[in-house]
Amino acid sequence: MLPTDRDAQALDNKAKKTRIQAINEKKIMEAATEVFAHYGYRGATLDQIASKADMSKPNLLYYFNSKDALYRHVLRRIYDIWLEPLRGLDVGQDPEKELSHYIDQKIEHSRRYPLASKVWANEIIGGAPVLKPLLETDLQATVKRKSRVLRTWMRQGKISRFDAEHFLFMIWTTTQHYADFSAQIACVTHKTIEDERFYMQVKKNVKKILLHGIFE
Amino acid sequence: MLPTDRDAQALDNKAKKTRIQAINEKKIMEAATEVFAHYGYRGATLDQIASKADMSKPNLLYYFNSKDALYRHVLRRIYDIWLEPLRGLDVGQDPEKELSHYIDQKIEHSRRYPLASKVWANEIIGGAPVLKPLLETDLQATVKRKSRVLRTWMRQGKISRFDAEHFLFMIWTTTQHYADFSAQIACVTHKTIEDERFYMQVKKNVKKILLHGIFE
DNA sequence: CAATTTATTGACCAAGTGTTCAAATTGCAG
DNA sequence: CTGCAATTTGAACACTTGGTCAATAAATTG
Repeated sequence: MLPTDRDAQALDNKAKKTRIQAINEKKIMEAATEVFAHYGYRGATLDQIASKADMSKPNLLYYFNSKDALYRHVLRRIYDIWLEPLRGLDVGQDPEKELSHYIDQKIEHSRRYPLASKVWANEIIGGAPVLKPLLETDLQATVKRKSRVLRTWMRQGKISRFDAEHFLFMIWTTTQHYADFSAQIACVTHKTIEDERFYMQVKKNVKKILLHGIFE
Repeated sequence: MLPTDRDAQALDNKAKKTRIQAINEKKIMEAATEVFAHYGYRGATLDQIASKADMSKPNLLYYFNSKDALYRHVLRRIYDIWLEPLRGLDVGQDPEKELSHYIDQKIEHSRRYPLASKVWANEIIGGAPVLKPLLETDLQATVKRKSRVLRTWMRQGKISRFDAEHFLFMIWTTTQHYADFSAQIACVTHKTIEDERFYMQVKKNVKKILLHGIFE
């Protein structure tokens, strides 16, 4: 089998995978996510990733042909995870219900995939060199579509008037904050989002403030 | 003069500095901030910093004895900048006025020191290995003090009841977001916070939503 | 001006970097 | 079991990394 075939196989999972392939690719992706989250693309090393995935560096490169290729795979996966909650947002009955649900989902994602959130943050802070093409097309289009949902609610007098895109940005940061800045939060509060009680508190407060502000 | 003396001189600026020292240390700090912002500590290289500061690597190391020392200097500087707006927050006449002012200042800081904000973000995402001692003492104490201010307003019935710390976190992220995630925002909106019109829009929307929510 | 301190650099080093490759080992279908 | 494909690895690679150092050049000072 030619290397290009293996490549394509790794890219789209339509192609059949060996049992070992599936296992090792998963191990590598997890290890890579961890290291990329902590150190960013440039700061991450294949040695560290290979070590965390419990295999030799050449073996890692047998599954992903280069550091860059591995990073792109990780980012691809993360992009889908990241965007998933937003896709569900739509004009329903009650804007409060819809938005509450969206915020809840985003916070849950921060809790469930904190490393993914950090990889994303690192990529964006570094200027989004890899993600940019996707953000400029797919994300931009999605944001436009979802902004229209918010403006519909405004026209119906269900919510007050503000800039829809800024509101979406604010939802993203406030929710991802609990993953990306967990170290800072831990320093100040000695709590993590993993803590059940704290998790509930976050959900309650973020929704309260984003939806109703502090002057009720 | 012993090297330890030069060290101390670089650390606290009480000691007199040569004209050249002042110029070069500033050049280095600026270059370092830029590179650390983009790549994080591990991803940054002294070669790149030296090149950006327009000097040789050994010459850079003449002013800062190690990459670590340089990084700590940069972070020190940034910490002071970062905390400055919060220090001013206090029980005044009007909570809306006080908080509006604080938010405005934070957004202005994001605009004026976007690289500093990114260095901070990278440090925190990476687990705050250097900043942690400072966050656990100084920042935690400050947050506690400022939370008391918010609770005073609650007791006076001037604002509704919520968790003060979470509200502070939300102010931090929403404002810093426009610096840290500028690449993402640019992809979606094709605008920067540097743009005057966009800057005003950010201030207006962030304050509107954080203070009054979207249901007015 | 000389003398002394401060500033600058080229050459160098050991360790670490991503990547290659041929050879060895393992897994598996017939 | 046999043979072929999939997997694994040690050794090696060219290059980059943070850091040292002795020598040199430039400022400063008396």
